[in-house]
Amino acid sequence: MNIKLSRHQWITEAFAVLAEAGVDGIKIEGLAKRLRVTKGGFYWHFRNREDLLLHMLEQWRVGRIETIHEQTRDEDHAADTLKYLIRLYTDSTNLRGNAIELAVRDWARSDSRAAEAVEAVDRERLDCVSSLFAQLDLSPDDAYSRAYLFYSFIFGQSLLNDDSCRLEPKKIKQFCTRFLVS
Amino acid sequence: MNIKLSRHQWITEAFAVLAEAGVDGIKIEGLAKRLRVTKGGFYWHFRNREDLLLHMLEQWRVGRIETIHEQTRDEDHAADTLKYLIRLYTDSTNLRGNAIELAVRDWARSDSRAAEAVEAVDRERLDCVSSLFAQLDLSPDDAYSRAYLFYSFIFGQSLLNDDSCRLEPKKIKQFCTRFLVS
DNA sequence: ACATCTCCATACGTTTACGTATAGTTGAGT
DNA sequence: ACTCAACTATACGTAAACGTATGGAGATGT
Repeated sequence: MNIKLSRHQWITEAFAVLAEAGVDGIKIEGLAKRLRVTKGGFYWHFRNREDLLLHMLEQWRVGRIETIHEQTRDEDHAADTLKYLIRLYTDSTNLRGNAIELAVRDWARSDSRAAEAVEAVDRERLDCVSSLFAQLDLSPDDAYSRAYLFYSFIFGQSLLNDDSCRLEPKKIKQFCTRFLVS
Repeated sequence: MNIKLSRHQWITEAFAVLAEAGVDGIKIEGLAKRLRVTKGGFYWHFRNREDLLLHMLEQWRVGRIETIHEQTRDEDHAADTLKYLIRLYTDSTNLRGNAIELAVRDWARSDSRAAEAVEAVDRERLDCVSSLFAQLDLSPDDAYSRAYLFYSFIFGQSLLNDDSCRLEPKKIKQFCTRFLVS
């Protein structure tokens, strides 16, 4: 019996592999095996591997931009929103999300289209978060710089393994939150 | 005429490729081509590809640990040293260094030995930098947390493309430096 | 019942990369 | 000049992965 898969299921599985092994880990036959089919179906949905990657990139771009808009809509409680965002992105339940984020950025280092997507997303995120910081009585430039530091922390933190720390990660993150949002 | 290469030259070239294309970009025949020889010589110096990678990892580990010790030796001018470190790592002339750093971290996500090396290096770095912060009248825990934030910034900043910023990168980095070291 | 659309299986050709085997070349010491 | 160690060239076998071609199975509408 044949299992029919949608284009979307291929993309979803590809994101799973992206998180686990990076772009270079995305192999068509590998995906097919995970989905319990052969690669015949893949070439029905996509022209080739490149085609899949471009669709992933586009989905990532719009998804991330949509998400940040939703997450920063409430400008009346800027400080709380910022703290919430930090908790969200530094949480250990977000490992998969962080992995995808890093994998896409790694991809961007050797692919101009990925770099473009990352740039667009970062631009949007910096804008959204800086306008939150602007609610905390900061000058526009300071707010923007603080947003930059905010995101550097978010990304950088995901590169630092908790096991490298001599202090409880929880304590460290509380400190960083207080330090960044105040 | 034959060009004789040392083991070290192969490793050096491999680091160049690592910076440009990540671990998966390191191909033996590719290296040989860049070095203007064939792969015959590679297998004289290394048992196999894995062997090369392990040697690279080891060189990276000891090199990075040595470097951070040198860079943080002067504890009498902690604030200046910290500012200097930020300038060093956020400088646009350090793109290659950042690329290697990120590539190794990416590698660590799917290789336990790489993860081990990264962990050891991070541990050392956090210790060194936190003892600098401790000179600035911070409690041990606060100093350690600040060191964590410091490195998160360093790493995170290397993930954010300058082109994504609406403000001059120079200004932003000045702000971050003041904010982190004070 | 039949046609059609959607998706999958299979077989094939090609490229790329790994690793091995073996012969050859070069330079330094004697 | 001879030898040996250090290194390289070349040729080969194998595996993984891409992409193509073609046939077929299942569901759906008429």
